Amino acid sequence: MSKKHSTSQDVAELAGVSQATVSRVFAGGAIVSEKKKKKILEAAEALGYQPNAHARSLITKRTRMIGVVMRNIRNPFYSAVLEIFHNRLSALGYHLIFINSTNEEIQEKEISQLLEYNVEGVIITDALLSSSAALKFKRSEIAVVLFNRYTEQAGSSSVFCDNYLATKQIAAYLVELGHKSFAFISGPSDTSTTLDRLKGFEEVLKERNIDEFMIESGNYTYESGFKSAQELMTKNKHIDCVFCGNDIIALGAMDAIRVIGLRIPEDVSVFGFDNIRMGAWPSYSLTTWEQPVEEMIDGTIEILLNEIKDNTAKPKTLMFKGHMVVRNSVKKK
Amino acid sequence: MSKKHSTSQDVAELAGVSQATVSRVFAGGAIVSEKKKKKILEAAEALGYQPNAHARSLITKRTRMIGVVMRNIRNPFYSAVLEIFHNRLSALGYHLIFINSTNEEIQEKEISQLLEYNVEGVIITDALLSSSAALKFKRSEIAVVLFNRYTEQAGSSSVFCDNYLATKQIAAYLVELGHKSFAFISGPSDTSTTLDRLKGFEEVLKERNIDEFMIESGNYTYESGFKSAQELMTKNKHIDCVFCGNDIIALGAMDAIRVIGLRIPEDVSVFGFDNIRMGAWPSYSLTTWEQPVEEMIDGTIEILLNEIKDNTAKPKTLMFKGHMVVRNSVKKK
DNA sequence: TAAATTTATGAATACGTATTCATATAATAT
DNA sequence: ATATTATATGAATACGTATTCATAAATTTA
Repeated sequence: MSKKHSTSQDVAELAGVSQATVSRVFAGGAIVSEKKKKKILEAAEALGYQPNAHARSLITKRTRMIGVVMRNIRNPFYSAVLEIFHNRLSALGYHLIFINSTNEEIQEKEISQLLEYNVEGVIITDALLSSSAALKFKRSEIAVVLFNRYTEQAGSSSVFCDNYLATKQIAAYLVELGHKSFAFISGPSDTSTTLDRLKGFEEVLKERNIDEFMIESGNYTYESGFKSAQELMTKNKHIDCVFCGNDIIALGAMDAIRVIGLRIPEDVSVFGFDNIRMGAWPSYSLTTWEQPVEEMIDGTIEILLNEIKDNTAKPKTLMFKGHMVVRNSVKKK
Repeated sequence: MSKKHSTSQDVAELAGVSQATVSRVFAGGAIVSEKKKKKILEAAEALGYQPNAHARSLITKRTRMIGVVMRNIRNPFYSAVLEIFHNRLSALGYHLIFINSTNEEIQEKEISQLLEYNVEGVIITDALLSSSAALKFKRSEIAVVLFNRYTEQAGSSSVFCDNYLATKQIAAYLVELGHKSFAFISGPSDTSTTLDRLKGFEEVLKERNIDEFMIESGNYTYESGFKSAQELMTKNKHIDCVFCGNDIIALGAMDAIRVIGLRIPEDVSVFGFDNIRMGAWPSYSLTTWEQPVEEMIDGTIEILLNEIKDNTAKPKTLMFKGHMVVRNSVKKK
């Protein structure tokens, strides 16, 4: 029977070499004679040796760990995001510490966890970083990128879609199709995402002199979308177009509208945001705005890796445009 | 400006005590005078000190890390599972290393990652462990629990639903409602889950002398369910009942069936498995079998923690029953 | 008051690795 | 044949913490 964990020392003894030589084989990049190398690998195999990443990181100062802080993993948009982040980072030799945050702002406790484990970088999706939190990461020289959010303070990098521009285009499109009475079912009313989307939309409506505009805010879930739509539509029977803060809200809204007995898009048009796969399902066929997830993720990783390599790098902001995906939830002229 | 990471030594110097005393404060459970404790905490605060988890784990042999290997994170069932696992384990002071496996069997590389980081335990959802892989974990005394899968070899613990019994009840229910021509849209035909569900279903049909039974296997995704249903229904116009390997398949199947122009449940009944939230959405109102996720997760964690505490613990098997959730996708008498 | 115990602390060490430094051998150039 | 360089290896050390051991001070007991 072998010990719980064999160490490089154990391997060294079995192979008849020094611990240093074993380390050289596993750390790579050093010269070891073929003969000893073979012996060492055999010994390692026999003992089931695996280098200890913690001991290694103590020396190298590299943990090869990245923290992923995510809210709302139940939202298919973020499940997909997590999957893609994992696949990309894993291929690059990084490991993911997953943290499911429940708050709009990342918490002290979560930060501590990431600092203790000395992650090299942190990706924060759909949540904010207080300036004190940002400072903590900065002080520990941990790279941080916000995904799908941005901060005014410009302290940290962020990658997101230009929500303002997108919603302006969306609103213009919907107005031109002849809709008269609008509703916006949003996420939490204190998030930048929500505010930007609202701002762009509202501006266009004003420009076009449309003042029938109801707003109902909740959170980014199906249930919230369902409930909001139910309330809106029963109280305001004339609404003919509902713009939703994201796709999952839109699906909830569509179901609520149909339950009431209204048809989509004949009676009411529904527009989403994100372009999650479910929107393409024939039961919904949701017209929406696509966020170019893959490109956004690639951009996030590029910024993150760059900041890890060079901790003097200036915070970067990467803004994507996205584009409209027309299906059948919006009434055509 | 402070150094990249302050150490307990830095804190000790600033507070005018020894490193050992600092460690005693942060490790807890040791006696330190209130006066020095206060000084140390102040110094730590000033320096932004965080204990280094890697150095700590080197001494204590405890990493407080748990590996979660998951396939199919895009399946809402598993998104929910991940969220719950995270919330429970996080509350217990554990951190999650997330691994998105793409294979039916957990891979060498993934095992190495977990061994290198010295995780205390591993939860494997929806994937298998070869006996050689199981051996590796055993050798390193890493606790392993399979979630929603089991192994015949009885080498490792597992938690799952009694698929055989469940599908027997499901089949009996469907037959009694008068269905005559059945189809089973399954996941990969080489997984225990699929085989058990098929076995239970098939047995009952034989008992009741029903021989109209088509089988189409794919994988556990919406797209696969859609495609399978499309093929089945266009080729076999008489099928009046489709049992699906899981809910997400069922949703795909329902959409395909409706696209063809058939009504659910009037023309075709559809039955799912898992009881994901989406099944309750009015567009689907899927009749299904509920896996008691929360209890399964609690059971998994209990077994895991117990094996972590006592590595001589015998592998345990926890089998749940689950229950039928009747909605409107199955034709009533 | 002396002896015994408790409380509080620092010095020293171990955890498992990577890496520097020193050294010895082999290969090449002069 | 000698000087130089390249190759190969081990000894020693550092990373940042927890913990044992020793010891001094404070407290309790006899």
